[in-house]
Order: sequence, then C-alpha cells, then structure tokens
Amino acid sequence: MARSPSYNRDAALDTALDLFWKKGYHATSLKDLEAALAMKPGSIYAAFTSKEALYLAALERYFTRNRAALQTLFSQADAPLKALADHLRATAQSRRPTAPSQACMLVKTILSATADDSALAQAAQGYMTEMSGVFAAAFDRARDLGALPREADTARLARRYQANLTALRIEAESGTDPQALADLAEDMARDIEALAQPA
Amino acid sequence: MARSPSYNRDAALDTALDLFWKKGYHATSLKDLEAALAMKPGSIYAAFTSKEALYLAALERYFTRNRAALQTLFSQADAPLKALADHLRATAQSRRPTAPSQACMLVKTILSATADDSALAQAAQGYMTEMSGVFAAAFDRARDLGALPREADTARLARRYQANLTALRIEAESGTDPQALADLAEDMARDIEALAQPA
DNA sequence: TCTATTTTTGAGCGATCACTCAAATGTGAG
DNA sequence: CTCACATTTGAGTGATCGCTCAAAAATAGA
Repeated sequence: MARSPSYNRDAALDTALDLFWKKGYHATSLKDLEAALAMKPGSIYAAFTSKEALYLAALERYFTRNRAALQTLFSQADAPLKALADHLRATAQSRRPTAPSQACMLVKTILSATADDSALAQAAQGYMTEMSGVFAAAFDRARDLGALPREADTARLARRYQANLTALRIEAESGTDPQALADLAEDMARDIEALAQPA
Repeated sequence: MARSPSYNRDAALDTALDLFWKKGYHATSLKDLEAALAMKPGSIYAAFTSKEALYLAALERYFTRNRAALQTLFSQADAPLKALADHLRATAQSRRPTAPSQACMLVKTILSATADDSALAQAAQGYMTEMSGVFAAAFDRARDLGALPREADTARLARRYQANLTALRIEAESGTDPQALADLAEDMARDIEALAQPA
C-alpha cells in the first residue's frame, strides 16, 4: 500500500561521493547533483534532507569504506610493518585516473571547510582520528609480534604514518612526476621498515 | 591632472589574502571582499580585473612573502640542517590564532581547485615547485658545508622536507593537540638532523 | 578657476544558488 | 479494481552569485 523508492540509496550516495570528492563541497551545486544522481531536487531533499546532510552521508561512506579496506589489509598481514610500508608504495604507484581525486577526501574536507561548515570539518576530523587508530592498531600488532620494541609509542608512530600518507596523496594530487613520487614513498616506507627489530 | 587612487594596493591585497586564505576561493564572495576591502564592486574590478585575478595576485603575494622569509632563514644559518629542523619545530609551536589558517595556502588552493579553476591550481603548483627549490638550496648549502655527503640527493631531500612541512601544517589545522603536534615535528626534525655527518 | 583625466559609486544585470511544495504518479494491500 | 499512501515531479521561491557601466566625484596641471 505505497510506492517504493525508484532509486538505489547506496548507488546514489556513491555517485554523490564521487562528485563531492572531485569538486569539493562549495563548488558542487544542486544542479550538479541532480544531473549526477538523475533525481529531481524534491527527491534529493526527501531522501537526504539537505546538501550538507548529503555530504555528511557521503563522507561517512568514504570513511567506512576506507577503514574497512585498511583494516583487512593490516590485520591479515603476517608482517604489519611491511604491510604499512607497502601501502605507502602502492599509494604512490596507483595511477587511478578514474578516482575523483588522489587526495584524501577527509583532508580536502578539513581544508575547505569554513566557519559556516564547521560540522563538515568536525566530522572529517573525527574520522581522521579513527583512521589514526587503525594505523595504531597495525603498529600494536607489529609490537605484539615482536617486530617493535615493547615500549614503542604506537600512537605516535601512527600519527607520523598518517602524516606521511596525507602528504604523499597531496603530492600525487599536485601532479608530481611519478618517479619523484615513488622516491618519496620509498623514503617513507624505508623509515617504517627500519623500525623493525630482528625476530 | 587626474584623480589618484584612494586605496593602498598592497594593503588591499593583504586584506584579500587574509580572506581568501581563511575561507578559500569558492566560499569567498564578492560581498565579503567588498566589506573587507572597503571598496565598491566597480573599484575592485577596476583595480583587479576579476575575482580570479585578485586571488592570483593575493596568492603571488603569499608566495613571495613566504619564499623571502624562508630564504633569509636558511641562507643566513650557520648550520642549514639545524635551521631546517628548527623550522619544523617552530611551525608546530606557533600558536598563531591570528593567522587565517594554519595550513599552507598553496596546498589549500591545489586541493580546492576544480576543472574550472585550473589556473589557480597551476599557479599554486608552480609556487610549490619553487618552494621546493628553496629547500633544496638549503640542503645544497648543508652539503657544501660538509654536513651532508657529496652524493646526497638534495632535490629528493627537499621534496621529503616539503611533504613533512605540508603534513605538519595540516595536522595543526586539524586541531591536533599541541603535544602530539610537537612530537610529530620533533620526529621529523630528528630525521633531518640525523642526516648530518660530523664535520 | 577651469578642464582633462581618473577613480569611485551603487543600482542593477542575468545567472545561479539552495531549497520548497502542491500536484501528479506509481504501487501494494484489500 | 480500488484507494490509501509513499514517491516523484519541476516550476518557482527569494537570496545571492560575479560582474557592469553610466553617472558623480575628485584631483593635478594649465
């Protein structure tokens, strides 16, 4: 006894995510979203309340997906430090012309948020903190496996790792030439591997 | 035999720079600029041609000023590596609530530019490359003074340094707590100092 | 003072912004 | 098939966007 929605909510969120990630919050207009989602304004507002709420929903999706991917990557690795290092190398290699942006959407959100959009920045900051926790867990595992000294400050190592990853992705977005990008990632990766102590 | 301008071009550019740096290109409206510059739209356009041209002029000012500051900082130092390391430490310490943003305006420009604003991103990328050259010159000086091995890849060291600085300033913008920020800077600084070989 | 020249003014341009809502449309239970 | 109810439609809201330009105001040389 009712009409059922004609759109796929997850697919719509993915599409919105692509657009927001590529163009940013302020430069993405409702017209852009209408075209990309193939939805009329009324339907968009019925489904997602507002442009800001839609952005937040897309951002959460981005975060959830990334966290899951990295958690499996690190939790299944025999050598967590190697996995962390290789993830940096892979990030530098990945020529993904398909991806909306090489830069992290959380970082883009934080840097482009104004006082009016502070909710967006706060959400992104929270997600960044959670991602840092994922990296810390990987370092914890390395420590538990004996690859790091017992007294290693894994939270601090995680923050350094996150900083490296952030900078690497910004370099990629800046169009740095592939060799220099690979060298940069290699330098960062070697630093991680140099932490390892013999088993 | 003519009326002379009533505004100070440099002061106006500084004001525009503050606003653009804080809010970003897309979120800064002409109304905002009119209020901040105390100029009517016609005067702004007579002086600066367009919003985009004004942003480019402000960005150039930002770059020129930063480059000059860092060049003097590094070229006058007895120990360039120490100066580079200390600059990281100082960046983490500087609680400048006055500054429009802790993040680098060049990075903010690159990350928020869309296909329509590619001119802004290109300008910022060019300035980033020039800044990298300033860092490379500091490493060159360290090498010439015997603090680095003759075969040191100073351009590569410079890119790593720039990546560290970029990430550090983004962390500062993200509201990371002061102690963690200082620790991060200290880690980066120690890496620079560890490059030094005894004289 | 007069005048040629420049700058400043600000109402207002058409386009676009995020968003609304009454009406049209589709649908599953009865 | 009917109809109560959810969803979709899209013209249209007032506000704001970047920007223009004819007119008014100011100034330096004659």
